Amino acid sequence: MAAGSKPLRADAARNRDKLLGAATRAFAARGLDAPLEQIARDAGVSIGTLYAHFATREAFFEAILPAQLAALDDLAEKALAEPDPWQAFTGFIDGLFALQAENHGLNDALAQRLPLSPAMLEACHAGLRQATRILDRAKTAGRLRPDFEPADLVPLLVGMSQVLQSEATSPDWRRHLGFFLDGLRA
Amino acid sequence: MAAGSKPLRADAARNRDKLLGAATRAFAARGLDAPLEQIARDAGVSIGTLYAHFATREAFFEAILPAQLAALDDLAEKALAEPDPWQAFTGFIDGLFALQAENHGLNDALAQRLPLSPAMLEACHAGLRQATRILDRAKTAGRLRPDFEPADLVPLLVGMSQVLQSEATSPDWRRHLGFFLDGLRA
DNA sequence: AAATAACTCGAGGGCACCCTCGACTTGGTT
DNA sequence: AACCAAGTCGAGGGTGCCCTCGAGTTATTT
Repeated sequence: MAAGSKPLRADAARNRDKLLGAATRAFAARGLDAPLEQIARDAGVSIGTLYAHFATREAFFEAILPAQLAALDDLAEKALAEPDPWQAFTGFIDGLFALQAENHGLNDALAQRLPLSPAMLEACHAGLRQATRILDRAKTAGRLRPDFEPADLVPLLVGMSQVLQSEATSPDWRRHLGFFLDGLRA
Repeated sequence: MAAGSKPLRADAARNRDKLLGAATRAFAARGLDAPLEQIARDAGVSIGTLYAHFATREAFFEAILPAQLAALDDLAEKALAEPDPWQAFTGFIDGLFALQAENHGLNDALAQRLPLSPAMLEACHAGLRQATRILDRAKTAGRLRPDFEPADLVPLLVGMSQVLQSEATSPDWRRHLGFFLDGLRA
C-alpha cells in the first residue's frame, strides 16, 4: 500500500542519500558495527540528522542490506543456469565468498556476527534456500557427497567469514576453500 | 638468572593468585578482551591493585598463555607417538580444536584475533613448527596430500576459531572439520 | 514576503571501558 | 610497639561510542 510515507523535503532527501552512501561505504569497509558518528561525519551531516533519518542502526541495515542480499539470488540463478552441476556448485560458493571478501558488512550479515532483525535473518535464510537447489542438483548428479546438507553451509560461511576478514589469511581464501571443496566431492 | 624480582608480601601474593585465577577464568570464558575491571571484581580486589600487579593486559597474557600453549606441545608429542601417521595428524588437529573450543582465550591467541606481543607470537609459531613434523610424516606416508603446507594450517585455525565461537555452529565443529579433513587426504 | 511545517544542529547526558595517582592500610622488621 | 616499605584502594580523568532534545534554520506553500 502507501508507496511510503510523505515525500521528503529536497534537502532532506539529499541528506538521506548522503547518509546511505556513507553508511554503505562504512559497512563495506569496517563492518556492520561501524560507528554511526563516523558515518554522519563522512556524510557531512550532524549526528542528530542521522538519527532523524535512521532511528536505529537496524534502519540502516534494512535500507542497505536487501539489495546486497539480492545479489546472492542472482548468483544462485546463474549457478542453476550452468550446465555442469559441480561447476555450478563451486561457482556459487566461490561467487558468494568473493562478495563477502569485498564487503565486510555483507560478511557480518551472512555470518550473523551481529544480532539481525527477524526480517534480515529471513532474507539470509532465503539465500540458503536457493542454495539448497544447487546442492540437490550436484548431489543427484553424483558429484557432491550425499551427506552434505544445506545446514552444513552455515559453518562454512561462519568459518570463511573469519578467513576473509583476517589480514593474514584473506589473500589465500581461495586456496583454503579449495581444500574444503575437495572434501565435498562424491 | 635471578629467580625473579623480590619475594612478594604474603597478602600481595594472595591477591596476585586471585587475579590470575580470575583472569584465567575470564579469558577462557569471554576471550582475551575480557574487561579488566570485571577481572578485578571477580578477584575481590580493586582495579588499582590489579594494575599494581599487572601493568598491562599483555602482562596477564604472559603469565597465563604460555602454560596453555605448552599444552599444544603435549598434543604434538602424543601425535608423534601415534603409529599411524594419518591418525596422528587428524588426532592432533582434533585435539587442538578441542582445546580451543573450551578456551575462548586460547582460541583468540591462536587465531591472532588480538595483537599479541612478539614473545606470545613466537610461542604460537613454535606450536606450528611442531605441527610441521606431523604434517611431514603424514605426507611421506602418502596419506596427506603433498601440496598441503604448514602455512595452510593458519586459515584453518582462523576459520575454525570462528566456527567454535558461534553459538550456531560450535556444536557441529567436528562435522565441519571432518569435511575439511576429507579434502586433505592424498 | 510571511507563515509554518519540516528539517538540521550539536551540546550534553549515559555507559563501558581504560588507566593513574595520592591518601590510606598493613605485613614484616628491628 | 614503632616504623616504613610494600601494598591497597577507589575516585576521577580520558576515550569512544550511543542517543536525545530544545533551539535555530530553511524549503515550501499561500
